Amino acid sequence: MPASDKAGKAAGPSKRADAVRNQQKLLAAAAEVFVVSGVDAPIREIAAKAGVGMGTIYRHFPTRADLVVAVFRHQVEACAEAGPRLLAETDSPFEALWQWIDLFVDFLVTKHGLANAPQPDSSGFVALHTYFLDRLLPVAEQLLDAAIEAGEVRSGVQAYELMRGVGNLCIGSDGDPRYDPRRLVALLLRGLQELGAS
Amino acid sequence: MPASDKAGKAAGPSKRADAVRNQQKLLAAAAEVFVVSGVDAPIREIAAKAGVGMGTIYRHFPTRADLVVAVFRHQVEACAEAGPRLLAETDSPFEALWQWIDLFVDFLVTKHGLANAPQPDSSGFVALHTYFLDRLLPVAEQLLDAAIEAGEVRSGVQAYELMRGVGNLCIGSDGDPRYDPRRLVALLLRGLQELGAS
DNA sequence: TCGTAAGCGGAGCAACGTTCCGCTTGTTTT
DNA sequence: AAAACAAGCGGAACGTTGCTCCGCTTACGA
Repeated sequence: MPASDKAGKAAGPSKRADAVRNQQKLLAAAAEVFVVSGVDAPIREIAAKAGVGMGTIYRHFPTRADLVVAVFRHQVEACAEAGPRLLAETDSPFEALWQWIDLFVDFLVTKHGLANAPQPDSSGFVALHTYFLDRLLPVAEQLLDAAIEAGEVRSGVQAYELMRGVGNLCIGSDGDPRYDPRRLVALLLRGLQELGAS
Repeated sequence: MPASDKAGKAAGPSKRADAVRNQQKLLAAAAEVFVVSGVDAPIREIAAKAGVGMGTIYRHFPTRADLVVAVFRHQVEACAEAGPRLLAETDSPFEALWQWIDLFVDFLVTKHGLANAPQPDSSGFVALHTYFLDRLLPVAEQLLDAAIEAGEVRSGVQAYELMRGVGNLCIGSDGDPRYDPRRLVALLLRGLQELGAS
């Protein structure tokens, strides 16, 4: 292909076309495999599905978390952007916080659902959580602070703690009708709520 | 009587003395190794520490969970027995439930502390939780039902769900001063509490 | 067209879980 | 006491995994 038409690519040091292509293939294959085998699927399986060698996968995504993060980046971004919007649209900051956490739970449940196929396990999981937390933490802080300021929520709990708590509650959430993380998250939020007198 | 004079052992089909000895050595070694390397320590390491072969460890404890359960059985038992006692000693069933869950959290934090050394999480973990849950569930049900009956707790949450929730909240609880599972558990319980009017 | 190096593939290594079977060693029987 | 039995033992061996490493391929600028 005679090509120097870099098209819309960013002003990077011109990556090779096949490298970009492989990265795409990898992401697509990973997303597919994750659904079937969970995020702990063997690296080989993903590489095979993408039709590339194992060296390639490790070059593009040095750790498993890197790959998973890349696959889920869109959803995380959407959730992060929903925060300020909900705060603006809703009268009660606590209500906004509640709705936003619902979104967050939706995302977590989906993600965990993918991971829990065979074993409800979770090896590279927490590292993963940690990353998403870093991205979403500022949003959570904004919402929580607003709710505290409005006197709707008792202080004493940090946004970080709340996020990790919600994240943990969503672990192992599928395949067991007796365990509905949403109910527990609701309890948590109710406990967080400041009721009239202090 | 076929060797029933063997100490206080139950009426088993007379196990061989060396087998019993090995089981003890295994338990001791496992407890020791768990502290250093977490519950995911290589089987080989435990076998080596105990001075036995790998076949032995698999014969006594077919799955990793079996081994871990054996190691922690005492603590679980103590926790289970504390339930009815607290209920009898305390006036408010909700207060008894709260105290008992504190005990449960103590246990979980300890256990997780052992497991979180290298990777904050790991594989055979949930199965483990499940076992402990099975043992402690009846106790939790007793406490929760009493609290509901006394009108101190809103119904709608099952004991199973509560236990799993608390268990999940305790994951990854050490090494991070920003995350204190007790605070979140407190929130959860507050949310569970029925406040005056229904 | 041609040279260069970025990129690729997968063989190879180490570590792990798990199985299997011949030998050891308590225990029972005579 | 000695012999016979089988419960129990050890660890070699196998399959699977994560990860590295290096010779070959090929895209791309000149």
